[in-house]
Amino acid sequence: MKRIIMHVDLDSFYASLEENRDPAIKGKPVVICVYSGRSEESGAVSTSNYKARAFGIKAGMPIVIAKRIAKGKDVVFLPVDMDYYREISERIMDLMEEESDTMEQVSIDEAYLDVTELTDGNWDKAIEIAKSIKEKISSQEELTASVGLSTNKFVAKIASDFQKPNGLTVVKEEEIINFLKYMPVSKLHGIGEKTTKALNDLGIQTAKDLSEYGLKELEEVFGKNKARLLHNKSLGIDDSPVEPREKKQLSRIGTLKEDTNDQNVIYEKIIELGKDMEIRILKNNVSFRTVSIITIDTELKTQTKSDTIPQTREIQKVINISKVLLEKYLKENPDKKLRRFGIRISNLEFSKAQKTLDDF
DNA sequence: CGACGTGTAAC
DNA sequence: CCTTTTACACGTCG
Repeated sequence: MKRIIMHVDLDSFYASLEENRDPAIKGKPVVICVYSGRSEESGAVSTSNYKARAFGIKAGMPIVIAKRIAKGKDVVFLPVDMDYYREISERIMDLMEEESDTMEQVSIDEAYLDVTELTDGNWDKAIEIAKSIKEKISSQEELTASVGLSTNKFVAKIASDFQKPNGLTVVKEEEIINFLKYMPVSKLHGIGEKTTKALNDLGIQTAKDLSEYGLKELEEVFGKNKARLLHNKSLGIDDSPVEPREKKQLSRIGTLKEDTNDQNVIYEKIIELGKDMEIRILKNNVSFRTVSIITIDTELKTQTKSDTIPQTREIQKVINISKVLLEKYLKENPDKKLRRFGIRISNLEFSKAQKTLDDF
């Protein structure tokens, strides 16, 4: 049977939650910020609501720039409160999971649902489920969502983006080619800045252009694998299943108060990040084999170093190995200073039951 | 093949 | 002026 896949995207999630939490800011432009702590206003915009976007204030923008635009206007700036957002997100994900065969959560505000079995492959039933989910999100959480329905994840994702906010876009099998036709390649999920530039240089602007470009010629530029992928995207072909994701890595990264190559200062950061990581290790009940450090220097160049050890769940291993890797980095890069620093664990193993020392 | 490091992408 | 977290593909090396 042809699949029916839904993509649900919560509209300007963080900003909407803050508007609900504080009615005094409802209807105003709202900007949610990640402050880095370097100076009063350093950091970047995480999300903004549609009123703020109308001024050109969008995700990723430095807070200073956003404030410059907002000067003299009644714009609300708030810091992110991830714990709160996560709590609400969980409730919404739970209710969506109940309305699907399987669900794949992509991020805090986004998920794919396979509703093929539930609907018996009937599109009208699928539309009813989409409406029901939107209604529940609205009545229970006072939020809106944009939903896309199609025969695969890729097209469902683009469909949910097509009408925003509070949209519902249905793209049936026979409508896919037409739906994608004049879509700029940059709108195709998985095609980012670099690939868009490379495609534009070949004279390819739209999905149609891409589909008409020879696979052989694409292969010469992108290699066999990526060329195939690009070609499939241009035709809206995607066989990837909707399946729950298992975490493959956990990382923590932070901005240093000032650029530095002082070992001891960065040690402090390792300890700080390690505390956070420890909580997450315990909460996720996870053990790991690989520890990495992530360094971002003054020029914003990212480097990683890692070490693999016998399986463990001890935070002290993370700390000690991070220190060794940092020393290695500093030795190899004697004239560089760090702006940001992070730690990561990977090669994860999740255990059902809580393991205590008694188990050994 | 597994480990390691980089680049691309999305949120 | 420049945040955070995760995934995955690919090249290289031993």
